[in-house]
Amino acid sequence: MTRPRRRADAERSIARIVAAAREALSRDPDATVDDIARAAGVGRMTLYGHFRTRPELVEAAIADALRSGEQTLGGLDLTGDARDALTRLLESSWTLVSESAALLVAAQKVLPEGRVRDLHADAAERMEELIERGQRQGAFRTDLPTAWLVNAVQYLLHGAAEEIRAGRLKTADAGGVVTATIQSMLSAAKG
Amino acid sequence: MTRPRRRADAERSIARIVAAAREALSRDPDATVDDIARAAGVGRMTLYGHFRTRPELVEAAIADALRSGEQTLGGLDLTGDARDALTRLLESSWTLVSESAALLVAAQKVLPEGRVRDLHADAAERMEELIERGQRQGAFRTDLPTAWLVNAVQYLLHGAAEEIRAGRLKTADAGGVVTATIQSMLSAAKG
DNA sequence: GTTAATTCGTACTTTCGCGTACGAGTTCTA
DNA sequence: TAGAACTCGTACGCGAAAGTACGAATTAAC
Repeated sequence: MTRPRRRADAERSIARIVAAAREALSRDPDATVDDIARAAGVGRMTLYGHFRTRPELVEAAIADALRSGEQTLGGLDLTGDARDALTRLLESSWTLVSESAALLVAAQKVLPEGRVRDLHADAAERMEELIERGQRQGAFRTDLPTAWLVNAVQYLLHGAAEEIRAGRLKTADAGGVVTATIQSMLSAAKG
Repeated sequence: MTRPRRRADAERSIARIVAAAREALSRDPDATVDDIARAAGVGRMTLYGHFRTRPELVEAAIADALRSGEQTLGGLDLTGDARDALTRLLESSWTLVSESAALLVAAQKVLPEGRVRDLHADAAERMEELIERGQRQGAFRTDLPTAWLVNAVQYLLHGAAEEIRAGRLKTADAGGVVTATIQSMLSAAKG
């Protein structure tokens, strides 16, 4: 922040490193610092010049992923019928989750307990608000804690990502399957 | 199998080691061979006398956990109304899952891809049969692949275990919450 | 064009946990 | 009670990956 200001080539290096980290960690959560440096087309020493430790690098990577995710999700129109809004939100969310599932695992491993959750705060809040609005509309159930519902949605999204990774679910089908599953999990009882 | 037969003290050691492994790995999936030996009250060398590598030990631990789980679940009466049967099955399953969640993570890490899934085959099949019976009864939805539903149940069970571990869900509440969530996820549409 | 930031290779230290070697004592088993 | 099976400590070798040290060559910034 109050730094003497970075040179342009340094900015470029950092950007390449962060991008490479996202990419590499999304394929293998145990990717080595060396792997990442190589993928970024940069010497390991250069990398260490910008990120002192591996955790620091991992955090930068996931923070960047979440930031760009926010960009996508923040632009969505979530007004109107809550069920429809949920479908729209899931449709966009699930791709992001799927792409960065392994990166998330990497972060869980090296960042202190709760840190990842904090970084997810915006996304969680968005989902929570939508659910609460749906509850007021009578569309969503009210018999379970909202916090649990929000997290249950997360678990199913990650589950779907895992199914795809393992080849048990086709990417093309996933969106519909996930949406249908979550909608009925959240819907108010009708009987 | 065709071994010259083991001595009684060896049997005892093995039993203690496996028990300690289950216990230690259920607390920390990265538990060291040394940790486990110590917890078993046995020298590290003794452990290596029975399990050549760490993965071999982890596999023994999870196999044992699943075997004892089978004992519990195999004794359940799952006849009658599928919804009620599902509740009974979940009530028993979720505790088991919760207890061995970390052990499962350990196994995922070191065993070859798919191995864990194979070991789970019995449990998965039991759930699958129940779901299919419920579908024939008209109680459960038929618009999604059965395999996905089975796995989705798993993901939610593991999610609930994680919520408890993190202190966001009280153990006493979990059974009811999980059951309610899964029931509505599986129920046939009524509208 | 001078200065300071940046790159980046090589080589080193450290840490950690796995697995092995050796060998002496102990305890089952027949 | 003989001999084989088992226990278990100490010490070692090994590989992987993290992070450090040093210093020379580049390159942006003004």
